[in-house]
Amino acid sequence: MNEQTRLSWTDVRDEIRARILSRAYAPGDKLPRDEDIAQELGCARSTVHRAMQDLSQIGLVERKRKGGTHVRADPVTRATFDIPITRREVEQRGSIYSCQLISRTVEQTPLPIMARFGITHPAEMLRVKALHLADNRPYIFEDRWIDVGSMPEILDVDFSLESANEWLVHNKPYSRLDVRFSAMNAEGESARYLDTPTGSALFVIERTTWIGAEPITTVQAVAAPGYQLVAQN
Amino acid sequence: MNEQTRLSWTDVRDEIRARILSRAYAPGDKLPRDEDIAQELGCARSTVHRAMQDLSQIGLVERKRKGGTHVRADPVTRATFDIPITRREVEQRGSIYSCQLISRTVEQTPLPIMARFGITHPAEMLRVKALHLADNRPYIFEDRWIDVGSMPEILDVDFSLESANEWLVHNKPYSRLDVRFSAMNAEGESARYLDTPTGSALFVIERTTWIGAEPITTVQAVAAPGYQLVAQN
DNA sequence: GAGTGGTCTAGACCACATG
DNA sequence: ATGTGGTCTAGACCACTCT
Repeated sequence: MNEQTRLSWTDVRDEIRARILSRAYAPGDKLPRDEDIAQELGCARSTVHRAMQDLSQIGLVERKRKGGTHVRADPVTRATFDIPITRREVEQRGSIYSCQLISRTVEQTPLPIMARFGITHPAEMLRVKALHLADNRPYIFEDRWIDVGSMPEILDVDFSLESANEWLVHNKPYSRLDVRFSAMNAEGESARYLDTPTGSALFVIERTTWIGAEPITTVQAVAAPGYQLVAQN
Repeated sequence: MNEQTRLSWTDVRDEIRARILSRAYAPGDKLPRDEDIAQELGCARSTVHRAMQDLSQIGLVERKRKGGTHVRADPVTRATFDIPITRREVEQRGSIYSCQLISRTVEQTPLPIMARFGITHPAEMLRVKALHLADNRPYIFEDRWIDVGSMPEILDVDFSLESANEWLVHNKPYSRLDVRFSAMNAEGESARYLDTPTGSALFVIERTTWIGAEPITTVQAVAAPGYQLVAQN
């Protein structure tokens, strides 16, 4: 007559989710207190808590300290994307990776770049343009700004050996990140380097990183036509 | 001489992250066992576990059951995006939302749609095209397929009152989700309805949902030029 | 086989938000 | 002031995976 095994938090999560899917708990409804659910299902409160943590993460429920747990009335679609180093991305597709350094200059940051970093005074930064290739065909064109002040050693790195992308990822972890996706028409450099007609629709990833409040790097990566980003899960 | 307060898991997380940032734990390194870290910092193992859960989620470390915890050698950029109901998205920008039903037909699923759902036999589905507007200007054009078999009641819904987007979100939670982003050139319908020249670069969100293995809906949402998606955090 | 992270429990206290 | 989720502890056992 006893339960065969103890309940795991995934069991609890699945049960609660099932109730939400079946509208036993309808959108906007308040769920019972964790403790009551625990008692009903026969597990510890922390197990329910762990389950709720997951459902809350996914965006299915909303929890507040005294307000209790509610089924979200306007659920959002929440998706997580992993953006690997370009080398890995190419290699995992089974292609040969290579990279061309296009230019390497030191410039004062123009206004749009200052805006990305959220700084109010211009700074001298290293600007590196590079083209990533898969099987010798253009894959991603990147235009990157790197703060020199916080890492003077960057000036000695030979980016023809290791791309700026890789060097930074291996040598400069960040503590804050901003990522944006958009679309743009190929023109000028992007069209030329990606070897695509002017006007092609290109997928753009813009990434900016900081350590604390200190700028590290910002990059606009423009992918060749056909690029698609798929969510994990 | 005593600690003022107990360590919280965020303190532990910040401490570990600081060590990684300072390369005290370098990329690829193996970290001490949770229990050793707990002892060193003077907290319970589960507190360290909670901290590690967070770092692992972010993608800074990788944990394996007997292998221990390692600093990721090839860190990935992990970003989470919330895609709200279009109505909310528009309203949160401070604009007036409206929606036009363009067409509503029942069709056999063609191959590309079957592929999205992962089904091998065609099914009859409801196909709904609609245009979302912000301040009476085109915002998102969506082309949606809805499985009729699992929700015949959908046939009675008046989509001129409530968009298919909203009806589904409010009435049909899902258990599995696939999201992809890409870019495409405006052409034909997308150009016409979004009131943009043929060839404009448009941002495309493709979303497919299931309950278990059962298809619910798939939608291709094409955003007007200038659309940008920003990560949470 | 053995080592390490993953989970569960029971109990205590804290912190936040609401009435 | 009070209720509810959030966290911490200590200890036990489980499950994966490497050797």
